[in-house]
Amino acid sequence: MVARDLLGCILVRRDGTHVLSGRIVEVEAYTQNDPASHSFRGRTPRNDVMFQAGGVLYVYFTYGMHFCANVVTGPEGRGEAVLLRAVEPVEGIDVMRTRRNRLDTELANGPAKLCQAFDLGRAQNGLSLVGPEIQILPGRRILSKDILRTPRIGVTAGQEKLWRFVLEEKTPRRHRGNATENE
DNA sequence: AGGGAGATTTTCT
DNA sequence: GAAAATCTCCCTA
Repeated sequence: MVARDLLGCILVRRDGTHVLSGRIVEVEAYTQNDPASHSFRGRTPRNDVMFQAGGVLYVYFTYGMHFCANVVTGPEGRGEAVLLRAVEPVEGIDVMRTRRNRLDTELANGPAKLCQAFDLGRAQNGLSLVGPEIQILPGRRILSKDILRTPRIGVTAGQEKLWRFVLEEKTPRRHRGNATENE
């Protein structure tokens, strides 16, 4: 599964003025035969990008006020993607502070927060992840024992699938959701 | 520190 | 017309 491989990778965002980056620490997988997925009921104008060949960014608008970003992972026509739920800010933290106006632990620890910090919106839907604006680079090697699997957040269907992956290293970082906190 | 409710609009039934 | 891959504020302990 591609979702696990994205954990620990570095999300890089260039907007002409700044370079932002963050280490991916939480993701969720969505496939076409999955009732919780936008692609479950077929291709529509909204989820069209999700059905494109992998390597592009699928950004959708939800709850009337938020954006969420996915990495499209399937071949053309299959409707597979991995939702980027949280990153640990690495570069451009000052810019993220300005955009988020929150504590440092709250800069990008949720899918919509991440989009606000990295300025991902409609304009970035369908962008190539190999292009200059957005890239995903390999990060430091991670251990599979540090990966926690849980049900996905905010979905009503498909709760039995443990398709949320959280990178839980000894680094004391706060995350949303029901991850086990040993502290 | 943790839980509950409101915000707000696109999308599909 | 209802639900939505969520966040923030405000309340209580």
